[in-house]
Amino acid sequence: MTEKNIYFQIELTARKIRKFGQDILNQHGINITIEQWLVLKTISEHEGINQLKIGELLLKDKPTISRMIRNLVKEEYIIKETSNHDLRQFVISLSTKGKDLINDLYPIIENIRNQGLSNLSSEEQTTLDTLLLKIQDNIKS
Amino acid sequence: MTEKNIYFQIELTARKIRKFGQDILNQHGINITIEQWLVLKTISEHEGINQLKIGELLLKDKPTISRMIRNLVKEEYIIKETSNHDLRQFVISLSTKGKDLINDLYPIIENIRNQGLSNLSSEEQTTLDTLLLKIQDNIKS
DNA sequence: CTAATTTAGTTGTTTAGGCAACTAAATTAC
DNA sequence: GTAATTTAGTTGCCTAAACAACTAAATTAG
Repeated sequence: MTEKNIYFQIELTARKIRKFGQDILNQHGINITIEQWLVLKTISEHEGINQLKIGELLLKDKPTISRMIRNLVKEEYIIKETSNHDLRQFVISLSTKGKDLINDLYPIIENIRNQGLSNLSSEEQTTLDTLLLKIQDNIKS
Repeated sequence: MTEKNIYFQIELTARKIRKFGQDILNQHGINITIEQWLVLKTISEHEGINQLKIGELLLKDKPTISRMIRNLVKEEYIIKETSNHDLRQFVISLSTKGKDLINDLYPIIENIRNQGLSNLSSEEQTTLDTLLLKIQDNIKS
């Protein structure tokens, strides 16, 4: 049966979380995707980061990051400069437009996102985390 | 911080589950995606189902199902016939090729998928499910 | 019975993910 | 110091998700 098993429930929750985050952005008239938001947030927390590192932090592969960076540069949220000490790498940083976006929205979004956890005690949050890690551990290649 | 918060952990687990399922398919030399597998499974459990219903069961929207069905028809896993009593609908069913695939793989895949839950007691599984539902409830629009 | 609305499905556009093949720079091996 | 390997990033191809706009059939409202 396509019963709502655990896997399906996890997948479903993840999808609803994404939609929840996207809705927050849309409600504020911000024309970026939730994934772009996460990339911008990561850059703001690691100014001068390179693409590979962003991918590691967000678990996205090189092509995905490459294209997302390209779009974010095109929309002028970030700046991409070649590294001085390694010509293969790029130094990624926020533009003024990007910084403004982060400063305006970071507190709002994080607050609202945390509302989604408001009826979970910190013990429950720990339990959830532990159980998810157990599954991850179980299915790792 | 891009710390591994609960949301991120759920997202990450979901991604690993998908990859886990896809790997099982690949290891068996089956040239379909995990999402296609889920669609085929749903059809096998609801012979003659229409597209909208598949979408409801798998939480995919109409365009997504429409294109997936098109691909699965092209690859001859399923048959798409217009309904007798409602000309807007299509009756979707498995072809012989599709049935063979299901019969061969269903037990294998479901068993392996369940291995991923093997170190979770049924109580833990219930807890996990409950916590996920709590979050879903919290963030629903 | 006709008009308005709802329902089932398709098409177009954009973003993102997965995978392979590739370029070019940096590192290591000998 | 050159050859082989690794690393950082890009491009191509295909699948899938989200959203809007659309067609055509079915239902409902008057």
